Amino acid sequence: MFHVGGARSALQNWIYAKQHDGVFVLRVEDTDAARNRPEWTEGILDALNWIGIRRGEYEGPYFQSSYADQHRAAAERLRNSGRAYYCDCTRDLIQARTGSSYGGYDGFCRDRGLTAGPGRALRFRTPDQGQTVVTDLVRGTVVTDNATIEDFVIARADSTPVFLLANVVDDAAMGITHVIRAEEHLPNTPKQQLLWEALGHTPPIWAHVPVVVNAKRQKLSKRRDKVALESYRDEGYLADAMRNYLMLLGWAPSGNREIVPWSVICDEFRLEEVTSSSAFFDEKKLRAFNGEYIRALTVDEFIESTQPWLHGTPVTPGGAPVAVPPWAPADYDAKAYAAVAPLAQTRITVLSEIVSYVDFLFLPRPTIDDAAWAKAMTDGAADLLEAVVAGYANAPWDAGSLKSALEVLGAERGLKLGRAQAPVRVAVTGRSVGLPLFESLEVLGRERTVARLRAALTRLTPGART
RNA sequence: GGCCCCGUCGUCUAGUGGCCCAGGACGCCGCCCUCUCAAGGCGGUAGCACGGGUUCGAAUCCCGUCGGGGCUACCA
Repeated sequence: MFHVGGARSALQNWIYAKQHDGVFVLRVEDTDAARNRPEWTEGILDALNWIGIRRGEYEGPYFQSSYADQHRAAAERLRNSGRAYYCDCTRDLIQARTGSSYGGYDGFCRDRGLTAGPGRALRFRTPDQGQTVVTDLVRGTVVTDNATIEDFVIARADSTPVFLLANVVDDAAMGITHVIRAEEHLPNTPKQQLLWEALGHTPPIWAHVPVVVNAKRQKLSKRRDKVALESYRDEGYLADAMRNYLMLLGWAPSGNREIVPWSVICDEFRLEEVTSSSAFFDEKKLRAFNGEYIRALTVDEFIESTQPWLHGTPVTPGGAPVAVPPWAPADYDAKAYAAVAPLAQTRITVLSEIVSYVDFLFLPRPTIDDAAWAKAMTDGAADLLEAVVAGYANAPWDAGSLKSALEVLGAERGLKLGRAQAPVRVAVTGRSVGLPLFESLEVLGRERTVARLRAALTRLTPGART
C-alpha cells in the first residue's frame, strides 16, 4: 500500500510488491484534496509514470471515501461490543480537568453510558494494561505501553469516521497484507493495530521507511520545499537518474556501487535492508548522477532527449510544456544542432541547460553578457578583432584552420590562444564560456561569424568618439 | 509537557565483535590535460555525538547523557 506523495516510498513499495508477487495498491489518503482537485492526483500519477511506475501496473488510485458505509458499520460494531463509547467532552473541558498541558484524553466518559447524540463523538476504549507490539520490517520491534495510548476518537459527532478508523477499515476490506509507508505514521501504528484486532482482523505486516528531509533535517514539506517530481522533470533530470538517486536514499546496492541499472536495483533491493535514519535530499548529488546519465546516452538519444527544451514542448506526451526557448521556431536548425550536440553533451548536467549552449546558433544576433564583454574586450581587442575579420574573410572554413589562423594572429600580438579566443568568443556567442569555439564557428558559417565580429567592432569603437 | 523513532566524513552510505588507526560516492581543494567551460586522469580534505560499562578485543552489544526529527486534532 502506498500513500501518494512520496516518490521514493512509492518506488520502494512498487519494487517490494513485484518481488513478492504482490499487488501494488496506490492509495490517495488526502481525501478532501483528492476529491476537490482531481488534477492534483493526475499530476502525481503523471510524475510516477515518468519514473517508471506505469499506470495499469498497479491498482488504484484508490480513494478512502469509497468505503463510507463500512466505516459506519465498523464504528457501530465497536460501539455495540463495548470497545467504543460516546463522549461529549470538549477540548476545553478536558484541558480544564487534566491541568495546564494537554496530556491526552482522561477517560472521563468511559463509563457514563452516553448514547449517540449531538455533540457526541465516539472514542475507542484502549486497554489499560499490557503492551502493543508492532513488528516492523525496517524498524524491528516497537513496543508501546497501552497505558500511554489515550482513548482516541474514531467517529466525529456527525458520525463521520476519522482517518485512523477509515484507514484500517479500508485496508481490511481490500485485503491489504503489507502497509509500507513513511515513518511519520509510526506513532499511530499501535492505535491502528488495536483497531485491526478489535475489528477481528489479523493486522498487516508493517514497514515504516524513514522520511526524506531538507537541509535543516525537517520532513520535506509541500509548501516549504521543492518536492514535486514534475519540476525536476521539467528542469531536465532524466527519469533513470532520478529513480536511481531516489533508491539510494536509505539503501545501497552491494559492492561500492551507486549508479547501477534499474534491473540491478529491482533484483537487489531489500526493504528489510533500508536504513532507519532519515536522509537529506541532496540536489547536488542528484545533478552529478544526472550528468553521468546524460553522458552515458548515445548522441542520438541525447539529441532526442533535449528536444523539449529546444522547442518548448512537454517532456512527456500530454504533459505541460517546458520553458519556451528564446529563438524563433523557424530559426531552429536541426542539422547545425546535430553537429554541435556531442560537444554539449559533456557540458550540461540538466537538459534545460542546452538552451544557453546553443542559442547563438539560432538567434539572429547573440545576446551579449555585459560582464563577459567587459572582461574580454580589453585594450588590444579591437586590433585583434580587425585582424580576425580580415583573416577569416577568406580562410578555409574548418575548425582546424580557424584555430591555427587565430593562433597566428594572436601570436603576432603576443597573445596565447587562451587570451586571443576570448574576444572572438564573446563577439560571436555573447558569453565567455561555452562550446569549443572553432567547432562552433565552423557550424555557424563564415558569413554570420564575420558579421558578428564586425558588429562587435562597431560596438567597441563607436564612430562618434575620438 | 507526554509518547515514539533516529545519531559513521558537510551530504548519501559500506560496516552486524577482530579483515576498520573505518571503505565508496557527491561536494570541496590541488595537480595533469586544455582555445573558454566541461568531461577525463591523478592526489588530497574530512567521520564512528559524548560518557560509562561488557569483552583479550567495540563503529558494531548494554546503560546513561546530549542532540535531531516525528506524533500528540471531532486534519489527512
